[in-house]
Amino acid sequence: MTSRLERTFFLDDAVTVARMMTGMYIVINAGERAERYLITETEAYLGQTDKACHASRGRTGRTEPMFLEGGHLYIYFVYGMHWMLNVVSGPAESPQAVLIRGVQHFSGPGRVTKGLGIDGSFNREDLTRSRRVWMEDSGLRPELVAGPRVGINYAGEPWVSKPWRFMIKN
DNA sequence: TCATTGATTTCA
DNA sequence: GAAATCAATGAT
Repeated sequence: MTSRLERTFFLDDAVTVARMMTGMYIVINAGERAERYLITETEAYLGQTDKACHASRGRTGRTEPMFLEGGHLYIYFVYGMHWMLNVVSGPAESPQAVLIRGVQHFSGPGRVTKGLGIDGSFNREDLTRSRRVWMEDSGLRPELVAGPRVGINYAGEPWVSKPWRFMIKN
């Protein structure tokens, strides 16, 4: 029996939450039945000081959800065609988030949202309360591999080489 | 390696 | 207002 992850799970810093989230299930309630997807790849974004994090340039309309309490979703659109799925972590007013880069069956952040049916309407959704999306402990504790983040070369050192990308070994 | 694509941010 | 930017993907 698996159960929904509670608020406390998301209140750690983004790096810790990213590591713990990898290997858990994200559950989408699509109509009548819930679909479970194993999270296989994540990246951590540590607001404020992290130049790769959108919130490092200040609070704007888009990044505002990152300032919510951990456990909320931060969804945004890039490259004119892809939704990105992020889980806010840390306490309120602490802009940190974990980008879900891959789940089982879907690799690549744009394909994850497409495959799960995630779009802008999920922005600010609360994983601990929502009836259409939440997370569950899979019971698995897979071996993880850490590496540098992808697609953020504009951020410059030392941020581009921080090993804040986590994926299940394989 | 390049075109696609449009919301967001930045600059004037 | 207008221009540049962008946590990417898929076709070539």
